[in-house]
Amino acid sequence: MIMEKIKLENSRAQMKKGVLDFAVLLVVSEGAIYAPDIIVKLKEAGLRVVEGTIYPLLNRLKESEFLEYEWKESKYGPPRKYYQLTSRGRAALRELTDGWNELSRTISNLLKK
Amino acid sequence: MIMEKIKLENSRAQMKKGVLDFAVLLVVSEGAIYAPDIIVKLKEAGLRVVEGTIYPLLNRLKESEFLEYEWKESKYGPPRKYYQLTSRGRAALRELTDGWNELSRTISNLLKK
DNA sequence: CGAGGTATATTGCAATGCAAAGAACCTTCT
DNA sequence: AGAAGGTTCTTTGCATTGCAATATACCTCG
Repeated sequence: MIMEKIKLENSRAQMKKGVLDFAVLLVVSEGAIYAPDIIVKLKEAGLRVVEGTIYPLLNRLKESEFLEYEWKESKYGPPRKYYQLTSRGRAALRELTDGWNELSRTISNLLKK
Repeated sequence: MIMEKIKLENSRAQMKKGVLDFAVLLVVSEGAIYAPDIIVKLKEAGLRVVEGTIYPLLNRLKESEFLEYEWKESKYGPPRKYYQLTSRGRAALRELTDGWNELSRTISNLLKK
């Protein structure tokens, strides 16, 4: 039987994993932006995210019509997909903000004992 | 190609998922307790958790030596496993509390713009 | 053209929540 | 004793998703 031990770094990573959709929508809500800059912004905020995570996630967010993108040319390489929120995306961001606030309350409830 | 749309309820659930280890350790830190009561406490705090989630999680936490248990008889059914924190568990709880505080700061960083 | 940098995408794996089903133990009622 | 129903713990199979690694394509410069 498989019975993996829990690694603490994994648990902390799991916490971050849970808020990634939310964090990406927050970053994009500040203005049109392309993937490598999203990664930089998240890192500045304290979230380490890599390409293999962000591209599938952006595709899911686009498929869900929370994000849309426009190609823009670059002086430094191939064209970039600049993402921005759709109106559905803004609604989702409000929902997820509520979810975050609920979760904060939940943990506060458990911590204050 | 598989390209699932993101469901908002799932995203909110994902957030909660990320803190489950932490939440369970917090509940157990209040005193020896068995699984169905852990579920109740989490529900009171705002986290919906079911058996198929909690039992494997408790087993992982025990395997990781964060929790230990004693069998206790019950008047209402089969004996129960009462879990409590080990010293490793208390250390893990401090680590995860730090992780939670970091995550709160991260989201604050992103929200305040 | 070749080298090196930039941008996006894909594959395979690992972790884990959960629905559903099952197993084992207990009390109560008939 | 047997049946019914509740309680407790376990297991199986599936879906989701982060990530390392790899691939693909485009761009500029020499």
